Amino acid sequence: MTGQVRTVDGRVAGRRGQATRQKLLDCLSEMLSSSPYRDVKVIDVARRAGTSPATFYQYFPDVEGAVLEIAEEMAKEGAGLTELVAGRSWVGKSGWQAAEELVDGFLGFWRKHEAILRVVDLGAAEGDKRFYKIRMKILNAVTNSLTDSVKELQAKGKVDKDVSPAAVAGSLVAMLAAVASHQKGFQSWGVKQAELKPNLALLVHLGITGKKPTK
Amino acid sequence: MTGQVRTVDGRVAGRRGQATRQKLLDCLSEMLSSSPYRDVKVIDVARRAGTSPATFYQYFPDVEGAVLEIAEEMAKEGAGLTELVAGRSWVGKSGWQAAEELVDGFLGFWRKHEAILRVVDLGAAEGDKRFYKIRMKILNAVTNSLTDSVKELQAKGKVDKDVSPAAVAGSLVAMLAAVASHQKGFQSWGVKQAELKPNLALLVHLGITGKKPTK
DNA sequence: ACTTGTCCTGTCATGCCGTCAGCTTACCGA
DNA sequence: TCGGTAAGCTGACGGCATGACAGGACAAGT
Repeated sequence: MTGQVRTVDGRVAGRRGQATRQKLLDCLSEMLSSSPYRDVKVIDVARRAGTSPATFYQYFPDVEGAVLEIAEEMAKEGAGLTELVAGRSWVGKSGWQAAEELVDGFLGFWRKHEAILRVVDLGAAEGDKRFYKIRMKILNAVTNSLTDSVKELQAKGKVDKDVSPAAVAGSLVAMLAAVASHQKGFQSWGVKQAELKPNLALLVHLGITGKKPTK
Repeated sequence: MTGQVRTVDGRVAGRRGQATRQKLLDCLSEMLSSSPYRDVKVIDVARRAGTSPATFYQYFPDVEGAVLEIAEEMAKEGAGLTELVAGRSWVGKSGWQAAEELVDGFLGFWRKHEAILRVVDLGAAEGDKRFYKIRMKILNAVTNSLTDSVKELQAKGKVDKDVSPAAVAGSLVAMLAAVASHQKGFQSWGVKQAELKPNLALLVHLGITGKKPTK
């Protein structure tokens, strides 16, 4: 499928090569967590990995290229987010549970990959299709399932016909992503972590079903 | 209030100085719209403004510093967003209208300042307090008003007691900001611009009042 | 014309970028 | 055991952005 891992100049990477390559990616990840994206320099990553800048350029065209690798890896993991929504019932108590678990799982994932997702978000917002695609891959995992849920409720007449399932699902997912990115921001509104989640779940439930949850 | 405009080395800027300073800010704004934040260089901004890098450093410590100036300016304008919510009724048809106008006004503002808001969002997400404060200033304009609206409805018994007004208001505003930042993204879900707004308004209305709107 | 303070830029040391040639290391077949 | 071959790494280099400074250009008042 992916073929072998290759260096920029076309060589196939062996065991040792893949190891240093991975080490560079790991160090880049750490740097992204600790310093502003704009200030992450190739030389710093290389130094931290105990190697030289030239080695970095052997495996990646530039910092952005390496970031895309990390993001791609994360996106694979993100595919698992589908399970948070797929096949769930949005009726009655199980509906509330579905909303709660979706919020919890989503926020957890976003928090875990905070640093890299910041960069992906930026790239996507700037119109870079490569970042945009990765972002979509992750969000699709949830949005598509949610869209189906809304369509289903619509078919049963439980949700108004003039609601656009995709628009609602997409907006709710965007909300979750945004809140996750700025969780610290809510503390200054006087909102604590603990009370944030149930309120998000409430909004999700309201959005999907149009009704208040029965807890 | 703000005192006079000063250069980095403490001189007060005169008429001509302020003009070039402003020109640098304008050119920086344009650059932010056309190229990735990471690639915006002082030398490019200076060239575009028909001046030299040294001049840039006379007025700003670095690119980030100049970006903060632009953002601050925008934040002032953002204070006007309060009017989109303040003193609105969320009952009956006027409630639906309030939601629609809020969505419309908010998306318009975000779209107008797209480029700079991307950077502010990034800075805030990275934990930079200066960007964070600016972002808060803008969002507060809307969130505080919305929070009050929810509290009011709560006092009248129209909204459940266990809802956290601030959490709900903040989340909804975060949703609006996120959707605005990634409007293009929705097209790939097959969601058109036109249908996005009413669905957002629906979500806002549901979130604030807990009920479907009467149109 | 002269002074004063603002305004701009040439220049320079420093540091990162991105590339290349060349050296070292690992693997493998004879 | 011994080359042979390809992978792996780095020193070094030209190029460019950074950021600081000193000094020249300019406008305004006297």
